[in-house]
Amino acid sequence: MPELPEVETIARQLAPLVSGQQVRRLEIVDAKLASNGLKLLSKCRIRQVMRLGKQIVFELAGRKGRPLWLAVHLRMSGRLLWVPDAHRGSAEQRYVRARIVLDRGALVLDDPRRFAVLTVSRSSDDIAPAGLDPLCGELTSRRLAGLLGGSPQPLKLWLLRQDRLSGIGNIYASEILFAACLHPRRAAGSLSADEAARLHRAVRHVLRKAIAHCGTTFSDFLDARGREGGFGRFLKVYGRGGQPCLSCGTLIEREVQGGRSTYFCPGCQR
DNA sequence: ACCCTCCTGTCA
DNA sequence: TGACAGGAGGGT
Repeated sequence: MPELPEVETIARQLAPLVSGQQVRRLEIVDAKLASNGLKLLSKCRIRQVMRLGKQIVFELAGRKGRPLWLAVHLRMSGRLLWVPDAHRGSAEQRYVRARIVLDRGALVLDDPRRFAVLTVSRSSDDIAPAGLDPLCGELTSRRLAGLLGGSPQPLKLWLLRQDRLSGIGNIYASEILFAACLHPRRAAGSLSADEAARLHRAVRHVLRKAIAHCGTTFSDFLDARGREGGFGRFLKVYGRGGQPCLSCGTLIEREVQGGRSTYFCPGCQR
């Protein structure tokens, strides 16, 4: 479910809410999530909250000031809710898989499909994604062109690769390619410098705008406060198969690539 | 690039 | 009942 903008939204919301608080205890409801490392979290203090790829990452201070990292990957259906002590037990907590109890409330992992993953590590290298962050300063148009390299992969599948750019998922891959006027089946390595520049602009523009609107709630994304994202009304192609393109009127097509839906406008994207 | 798997829920 | 769902890892 959550892609870069949704994860960024949650991380930004949580940072001021939980920074400085100590981990009182951990309640692992779903045994699947248990791991040795989780014990290390007890009594650690949260220093910072950030996003790495599609993960929400907590930087903590352990005993003797040793840093410790907790990464939460929500995968398809996970939510990470901040529930202050004042109001526990709300409607959006039907599938609680874990609780990280802090001084003044709890971080609640709610996840019907149980795909979410918790990772604890002593080094940030273990949780850092291999790919470049699409919004970081290093990603210039030239750098993107270099990454696209001689890849024969279709653009849509290339954008989903987390070892190239980290954070783009199924909704934004389609939206970005529409914004760049590029066909999802174009070979990644076949782009001209001009087309790579268009893709670069689209990646940054779409993701930034989605963050500004707190992400997309297509069916069930909720942010850390349990609210929906506002980017849904700006979606141009995702989920709009059979409907007219907002820019040229051609009917939006749905196609399956790598087992997942791709939406695009055959009129605008070539 | 394809298929399946991990899970559970929702919708046609 | 079957298709599909925002992710990712495995194996052909």
